[in-house]
Amino acid sequence: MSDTSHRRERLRERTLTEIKDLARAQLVASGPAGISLRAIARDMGMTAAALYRYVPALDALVIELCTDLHNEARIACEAARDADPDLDPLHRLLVMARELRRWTLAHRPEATLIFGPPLPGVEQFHQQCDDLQCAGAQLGQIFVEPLLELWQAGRLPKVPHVDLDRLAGALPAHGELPIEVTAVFLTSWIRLYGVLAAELFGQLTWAATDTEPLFEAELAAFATQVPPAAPAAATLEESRPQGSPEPASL
Amino acid sequence: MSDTSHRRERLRERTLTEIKDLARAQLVASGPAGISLRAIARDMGMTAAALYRYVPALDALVIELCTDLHNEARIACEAARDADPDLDPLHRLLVMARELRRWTLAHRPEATLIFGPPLPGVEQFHQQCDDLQCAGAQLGQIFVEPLLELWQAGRLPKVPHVDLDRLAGALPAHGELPIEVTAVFLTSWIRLYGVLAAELFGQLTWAATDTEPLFEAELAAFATQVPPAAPAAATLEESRPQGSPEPASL
DNA sequence: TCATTTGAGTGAACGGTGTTTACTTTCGCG
DNA sequence: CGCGAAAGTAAACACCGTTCACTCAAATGA
Repeated sequence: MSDTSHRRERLRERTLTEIKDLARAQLVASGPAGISLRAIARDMGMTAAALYRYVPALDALVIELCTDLHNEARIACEAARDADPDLDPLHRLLVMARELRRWTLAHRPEATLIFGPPLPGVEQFHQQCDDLQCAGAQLGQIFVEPLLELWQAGRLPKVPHVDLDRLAGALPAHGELPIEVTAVFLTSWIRLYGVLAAELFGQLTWAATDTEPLFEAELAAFATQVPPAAPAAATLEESRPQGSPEPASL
Repeated sequence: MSDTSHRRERLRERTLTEIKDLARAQLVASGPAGISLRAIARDMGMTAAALYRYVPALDALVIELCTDLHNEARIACEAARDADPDLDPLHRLLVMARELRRWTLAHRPEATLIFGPPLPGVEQFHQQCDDLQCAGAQLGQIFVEPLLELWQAGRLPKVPHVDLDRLAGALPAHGELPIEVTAVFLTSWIRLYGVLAAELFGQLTWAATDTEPLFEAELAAFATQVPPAAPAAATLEESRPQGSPEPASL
């Protein structure tokens, strides 16, 4: 009994992934608005109505696609982070940010879907995201971890301009994080998002054709605000003069 | 002849503005994807086909709407800037940035249209924008002017992390601007855009509910990088000690 | 083994969209 | 007044998401 029902389950799952694969192909080919149930069904040799056995509506399919794309971007960043296991927390952040940019520009339609304005029905997805399990939050979360390490090492950059009291009153549940870490994460994440979104949405085409210098400048601006690793710490780095903190190279 | 033909012209123009007004109403009510020629025609008591006497296609209508919205946002910023004629260039920038945020959050669907990813057919609009006459460039341009004044006063912030040589090679025609001014504008514009877009597109809903502290922090971070007005300059400001430059208040 | 239930898939329909084409009406101008 | 251009209409084409009634095969239980 379970044997045969498992068979059906696998078949069903295979069909569902085929649907999602075709949806993504349409996304890549025609952008977020080009995803069409009828076209998917056509490609599968099926009727559009049959797809409703697998997906409650087009919105839900797009939301699922969003989740998959968030995870894909996160996994790409994690892979880049883990490629060199000897990385400083700061350099892990830099490597991950560069990988996120690479992924974004290599997957423009997909990135438009997850970084752009919520389509009707996708707003619901973003509301779902105050749950930490959500894929969107997880993508942000992997950038929090190195910041937390920097904080533990006393190397967290200062954010003298953020009203920490007011910000603390505007945070959702996950309050286990030190407020300074949250503040640094949010300001840095916004800047990273800004340079990526501006690039992705063509907001700078009238002003600059090559935006990589601006991206790298943003990274460098962050890096120079991170104090170097303490000389007395349990690392192998040689000590540096106290006067000119000269941060680590990029 | 010209009298009556003017009459027809005016009628035609009146109909066209009615079309655009209804398009905007739909934009406000249902978002960018909710703009529909058939619905506009329905509201006007006309057939959809009749609209093609006034607009070549839906895309073109959306593009015109984009231009109008860019101009509206720019005019709002200019009005805020000109409300107090005694403003320092730095404070003009701050006032304009705050007004742009206010306009954005007060007109979310409209802002989504001009700051979000180009819809199919709107890409053409952004390509059109390397022409300086374009409304999008003009919106950016009003932020360039105060920066140019700061530069002339020797108060331009440093952007030590931007590769000026590479950036200079990636700029469109308008090269009459000093490269340092361009670099400061681009980095600041990107940061402003980032905080607005992140807020607008709900990218932070999982992390923070009140994003104004982050916006104000971005403004303060910029302001503190602007040196105070030179004491010897032809202003009425009292001189400041050289050691601690203590920038002007926000 | 046979009957039954479950699930997948179909076909048609409803209401919506942008766009084109041919036709009609209206209205200003000479 | 009559002509011609402009405005508007009706119908059609090709899409879209979604629903409903229906068929058919396969898995299940007695």
